[in-house]
Amino acid sequence: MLRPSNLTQNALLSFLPEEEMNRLLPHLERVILKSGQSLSESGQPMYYVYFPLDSIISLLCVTESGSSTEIAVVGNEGMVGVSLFMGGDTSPSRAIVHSGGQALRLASHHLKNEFYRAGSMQRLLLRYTQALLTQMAQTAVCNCHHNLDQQLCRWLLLSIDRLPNNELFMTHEWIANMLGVRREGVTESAGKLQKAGLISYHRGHICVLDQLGLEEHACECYTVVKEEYDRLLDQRQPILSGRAM
Amino acid sequence: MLRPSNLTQNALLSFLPEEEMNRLLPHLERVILKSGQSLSESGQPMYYVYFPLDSIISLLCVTESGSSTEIAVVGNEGMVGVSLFMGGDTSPSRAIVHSGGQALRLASHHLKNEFYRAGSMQRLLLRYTQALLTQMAQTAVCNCHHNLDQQLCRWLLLSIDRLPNNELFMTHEWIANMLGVRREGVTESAGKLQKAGLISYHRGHICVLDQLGLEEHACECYTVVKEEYDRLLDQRQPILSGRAM
DNA sequence: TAACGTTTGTTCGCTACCGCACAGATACGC
DNA sequence: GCGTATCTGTGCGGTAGCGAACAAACGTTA
Repeated sequence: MLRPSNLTQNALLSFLPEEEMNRLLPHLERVILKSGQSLSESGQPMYYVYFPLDSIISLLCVTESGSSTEIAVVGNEGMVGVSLFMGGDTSPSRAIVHSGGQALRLASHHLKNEFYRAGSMQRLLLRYTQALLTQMAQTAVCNCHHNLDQQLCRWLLLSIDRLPNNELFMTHEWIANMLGVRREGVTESAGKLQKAGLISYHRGHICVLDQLGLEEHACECYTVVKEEYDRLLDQRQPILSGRAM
Repeated sequence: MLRPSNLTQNALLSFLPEEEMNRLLPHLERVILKSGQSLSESGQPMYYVYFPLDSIISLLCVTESGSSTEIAVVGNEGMVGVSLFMGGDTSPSRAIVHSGGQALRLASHHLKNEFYRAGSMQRLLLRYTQALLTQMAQTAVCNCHHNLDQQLCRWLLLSIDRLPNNELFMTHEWIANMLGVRREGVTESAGKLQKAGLISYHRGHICVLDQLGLEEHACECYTVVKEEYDRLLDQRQPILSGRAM
C-alpha cells in the first residue's frame, strides 16, 4: 500500500479530489522502470497504464523500415496509455522508457471504471490528452521545419523539465532514435551546444548548464508545448515535488 | 430543419442511436464551406464544431516563420473541433477548408451537453479522437522518414477517400503548404505521377486515375491510418453514402 | 595489464530538398 | 481582344542531413 505523500509526485494524480484518489489508491502499484524497457508495442493490447514519478517515457512511431520518431514525451505531468480510455484498447504507438525511475501502475479495468464514472478523473485525463495532442502536432511541424540544432535544444528542455535535476543519462545514439536522425548528426549538434557552454556531456551523461541559453537556441516549439501544458493542467493546486511542470 | 436522410452522410453522426440523434437534430445547421475558409485559428475560441458532408478540412500547425504542415485531414468520417470536449476550449491548430462543400455545424454548448451525458456520443467522439491521434502520429513520422513522392501519394489517397469521386480541386501551391514543402517540389513529384499514368492534372484540377497504383507508390502510412480508422469507426452499421470510409 | 565493447569524433561523397529566378501556358476580367 | 493574375515547368547553386567507413577515447571485465 502506498503512502499518499508519494503519490503527489505525479501531477495528474495530485489533481484528483480525495474521494476519487481513495478509490484508486488500493490499485496503484509502485514499479521501477528501467531505461530501454518497453511499456507498450504498436497494435498490442495494454494491460496497465503508467503514471511516471521520476521516470520519463517516450512515445514512438515506427516505420516499416525500422526507423522511428518520438511523437511525445511523458513524465510526472502525465500518463502512458491514453488510448485505453479513448476506446482504442490497443496502443497505437510504442512506449519506451527513456529515463529509468519509478512509476505508478494501474490495471486497465480500474482506470476504465474510474474514467467512465465521468467525474474529475475523466475531465482531467481528457485535458491531459488534449495537451498530448498539442505536443504531437508541434513535434510534427518541428520535424518538418526546424533544423537539428533547434530540435535537440527542444528535446533536452522537454526532458529536463520532467527530471528532478539538470542531468540525463542518454547516448547520442538514443537521442538520434528519438529525433529520427543519424547518430552523427546528434554528435555534431551536441558538440556545438557544448562548445557554446550550454551543456556538457560524457559517454551517455548529459548535464544542462544553461537552461535559458538552450531556450534561446531552441525553436518556439518548446515554449508552445510547455505553455499549453501549463494552461491545461496547472489550473489547480500545484504539485508538491520540486521541478515538476 | 434537416431531413434525417441527409445526416447520414457524416459517418460519426450516422452511428448515433436515434434518441441521441433526435436531441441533436434541432441544433444542427447545414452550412456551405468554401475552399480556403478558416474554421478555427490557433489559440482562438471555437463557437462551433463541424461535421463535414462532402467537404474536407485540413488541420494545420503553423510555425512562427509562417510555414505550415498539415497534421490531419477531416472528411465525412469525422468532425472538426475535438478540443472542445477535450477541455481545451480553444483550438490548438488552424482548421482550413481544403475542399469546399457542405457540412453540418453545431454550437459548442450543444456538443458539450451531449458529450457530458456520457452516452454513445461520448464513446464515439473519443474513438474518433483516438483515430485522429493515430493520423497525427503517422503524419509526423511520415514527414520525417518518407520522401516527397511517397507523401504526395499518401496525401492524395487520404483526400479522395473523403470525396465522392476521384477528382479534387487543388493547386500544387496548396498541396505544398499542406505537406510543408516547396511548390516546385510538388510540381516535380506530381509530374512523375502523371507520367506514370497514376493521376492527371491541369491548373488546380487533379484526377486520380489509378488508385491502386498510388497505393503501391505510397508509403505504408496511408494504409496504417486507413486501417486504424476502419478499426475504430467501422464497428457499427455502414454509412449510407457512396464512398465514405 | 590486456582485451573488448561502447561511445564519440571525423571524413567523404551523395541525395533530397531549398530558395530563387524566370518562362510559358492558361484562365479571367474589362 | 487585351492585359493581368494564376498556375505550372525548369534550371540554377546551396545546404542539411544521409550512409558508410574508420579512428580515437573511454570503461569494464578478465
